[in-house]
Amino acid sequence: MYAAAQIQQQSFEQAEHLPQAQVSRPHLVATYKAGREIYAEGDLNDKFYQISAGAVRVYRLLSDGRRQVVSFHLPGEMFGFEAGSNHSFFAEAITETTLAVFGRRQMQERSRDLLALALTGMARAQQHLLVIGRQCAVERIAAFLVDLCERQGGGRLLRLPMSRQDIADYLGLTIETVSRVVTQLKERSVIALRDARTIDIVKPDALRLLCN
Amino acid sequence: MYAAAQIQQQSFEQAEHLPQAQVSRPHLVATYKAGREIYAEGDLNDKFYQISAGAVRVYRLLSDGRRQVVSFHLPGEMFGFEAGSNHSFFAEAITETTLAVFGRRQMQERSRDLLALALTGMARAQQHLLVIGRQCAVERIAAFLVDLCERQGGGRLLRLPMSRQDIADYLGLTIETVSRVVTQLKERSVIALRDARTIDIVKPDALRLLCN
DNA sequence: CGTCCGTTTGATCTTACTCAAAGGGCGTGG
DNA sequence: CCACGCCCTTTGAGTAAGATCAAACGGACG
Repeated sequence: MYAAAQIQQQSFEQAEHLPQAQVSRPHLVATYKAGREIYAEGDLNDKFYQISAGAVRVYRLLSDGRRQVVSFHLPGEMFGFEAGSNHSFFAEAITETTLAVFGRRQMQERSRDLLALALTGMARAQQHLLVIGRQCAVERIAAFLVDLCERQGGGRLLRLPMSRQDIADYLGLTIETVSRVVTQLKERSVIALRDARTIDIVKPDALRLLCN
Repeated sequence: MYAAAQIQQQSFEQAEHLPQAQVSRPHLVATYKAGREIYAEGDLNDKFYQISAGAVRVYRLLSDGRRQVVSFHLPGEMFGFEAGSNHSFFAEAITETTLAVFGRRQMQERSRDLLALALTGMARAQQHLLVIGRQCAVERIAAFLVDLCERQGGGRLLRLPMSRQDIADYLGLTIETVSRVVTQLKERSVIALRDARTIDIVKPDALRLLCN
């Protein structure tokens, strides 16, 4: 499923504080360097994960290399449960990431919680569908920023762990379009950039309006 | 949740044969005329449904009227379970539709099955995301036809219960683009139209290739 | 200091959208 | 039984949003 070189096993006690309650004792805690694969399409689907630190992208590829990022996951959030016995998606650490890994036993013990998690996963995917299917580039970026901001606690300063390419592949746009829209929002003073990955939300209400 | 005028209650025994095993005894069986609302955004989310006959669309609206159809449901399929205590979506009968309705008690009894259903719902939504986010119009239509065909049992003759507008709103296209692509597939002899709603899949392999 | 990688900006092109109008099937009413 | 109207679908012409291709910028790091 993953090369031993990719992870450092750590004792459970070293896990950092988690913003969201843990569902159960983790099987193990593992750390992945930026860009490392957590699982691949076809891998056995017998674990689920909660992020202690870092960020994760879950995506799928077309045969010609086009990529669709279906979700990003931030500290406290869970991911990795899918239908079927094998994964349909890839999961990678975006930045250096520490995960609590839960195994099959915990899945069975907590199927009730997993139901809630699966339902919110479905809701997220369906909300995402509306954004990608029916909103223009500015609306997509605005919705993305608002969503990320809320998931980071709602402050004005937004730290993006992912690249422009990741954002583009999440929103069904190109990297150039993402960049141009961000520039446009900056010129309209809706946001300000400290650097490319750090966004200051100057007018939160204006941004929310842009989501439609 | 729905007006009494919209449904005819029927005894359980009148339910037609279901292509897929029922999860439990239904609370009641109801019939909806074409276009009738099954539930609306904001309605209490305390039931789930299995289709005995007909077809259902589940969708969401933006404030300016843009619509995203999130899923279509065919006989044997289940729908209606969502995260949260209230619906985020609308569900409507596309054609005259008969549903088995399950209540809160059955939901609790069968939370294990609901987990599987929620997971496949999430998988479907995420697959849909790839199609809408990263595929061109022809690929979207091809994927739609292949998916629908497989869900109808895989025969060559495909009956579309939904309008071109429904398909457009499902695939994130306009009605004109859907019509043009269908015409193009017809001209390439990949499909043939008996009438606008009845498609003969002449070259299933070619159609599958177009999905990428 | 120079290279590398991610990001931004510019010019042009293409796909799908918009606006418009013409079929075509079906039900209703004369 | 036919005519009319309605709704869904198709087709056409022009447009616009975002993609593509290309190059410059800028910060990090060796």
